[in-house]
Amino acid sequence: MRYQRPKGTADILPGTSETWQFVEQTARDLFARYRFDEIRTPMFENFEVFSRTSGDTSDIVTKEMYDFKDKGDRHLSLRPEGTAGVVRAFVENKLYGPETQKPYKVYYMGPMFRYERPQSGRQREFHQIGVEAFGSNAPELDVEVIALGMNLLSKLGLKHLRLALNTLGDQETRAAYRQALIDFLEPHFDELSDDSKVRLHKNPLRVLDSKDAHDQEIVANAPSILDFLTPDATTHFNQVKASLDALGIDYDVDATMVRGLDYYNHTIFEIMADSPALGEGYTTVLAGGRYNGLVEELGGPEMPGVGFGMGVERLVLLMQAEQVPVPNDHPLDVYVVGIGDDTSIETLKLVQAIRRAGLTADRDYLGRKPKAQFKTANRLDAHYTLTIGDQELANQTANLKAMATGEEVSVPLADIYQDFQAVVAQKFTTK
RNA sequence: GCGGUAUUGGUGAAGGGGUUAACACACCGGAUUGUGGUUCCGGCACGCGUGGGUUCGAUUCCCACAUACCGCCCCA
Repeated sequence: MRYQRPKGTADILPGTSETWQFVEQTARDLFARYRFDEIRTPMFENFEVFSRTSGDTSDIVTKEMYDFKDKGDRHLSLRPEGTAGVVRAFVENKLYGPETQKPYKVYYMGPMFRYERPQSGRQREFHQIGVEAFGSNAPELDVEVIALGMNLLSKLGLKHLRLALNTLGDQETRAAYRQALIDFLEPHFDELSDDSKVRLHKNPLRVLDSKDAHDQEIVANAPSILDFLTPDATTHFNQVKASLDALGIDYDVDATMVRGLDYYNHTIFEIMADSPALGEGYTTVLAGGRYNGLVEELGGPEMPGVGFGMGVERLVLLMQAEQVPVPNDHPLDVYVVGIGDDTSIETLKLVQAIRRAGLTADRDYLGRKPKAQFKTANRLDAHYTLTIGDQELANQTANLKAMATGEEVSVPLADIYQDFQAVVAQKFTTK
């Protein structure tokens, strides 16, 4: 094995790529219905685009960035997530201007990169499909984004979904809560896990998320952020909940839920799926929230935003685990069997004629015997075979056979070249 | 970045310091001349992840590295 793919990357081969195409197509169709348009931004950006937006102390920035200096000594980074690049593009192209309709709604899909230890559903190069909507503070827009996420996952055949909802409030809320949390946790400092000791002052919210059993016991009695919401934040959150109720979307409020990226505020949510494919318990497959202030952070005007990102690898694993059927878009209509060395050119012309007629066609290129070619046609589940040998070549005919019934008829080549579909319709009225 | 487990052909895998590395599936070929299933016959590991070491001799023992999977961290 001379070369192998870089650690944490994957080859998506035929057999699986159909699932990816199905996911992407389903997403595009659904996004169009919600009136989101596609935006394509670079796979790498200036390092600062991510470090400014994700938070200098976030794990993504401190240890997971694929950053490098290029030959012009520019400090670049492969995108670890989709939002920052979209916001940068939004600002750089002045899409906040009055000539664009608000909210400005876009979606993206593509590879993301994080330098971390690979596991199931976690790679160094992975893919996300996400949406962003800029320019409105309406809680109903948060809910539209959430509904879109739920809608997408259910269209893709996932069941056992759980929507977890929380709010981080506004600046004032966060500052007050942060202090309250520190005040609460400090008396327990010695009891905390080593990880949480570090987190306490760096990012106390993270302690809430600790997997350590003892940490969780302590945290169970911690104050809830919901008790520190400002009136505005409370109103926003209540309206989000009311709108979800109105749409009949179930959710669980999880006051301890936090985000890995620092730019979120107000509504945050995760859609989780329960499947052994991704280990024990629920795993997040789609997550997002509101990020008011991010546009300003990257040099734009004050302009709110809300969006989500979905992990395609995780999604595909879940779909495979739940055996979601993926439609086969290109069944084989006709396999052309050529017998003898002299038929190869005619065979080539025939497959081309059939393709021109709008059907799918294939043939043998290994000079194999008729029996082997029929075996192949059978295995490929061809609807018809079209057989031509020296005899037929001399007569300018070919034998068209319906594989399901075994019925075979002789057809003039001229008819095939003129209108293959008509030949099939005429000879096999039922099929 | 830390810890654990694993690494044999296209695939699933058995084996174990010593001539030809089971078995199954898949694939290819054949069973009288140009037709799909079944059956039968035959073929199919540059040699056991890579590089060192121990040994008369290693794929089998030891070390390092690589990769995968699991847990932690974190996250989609």
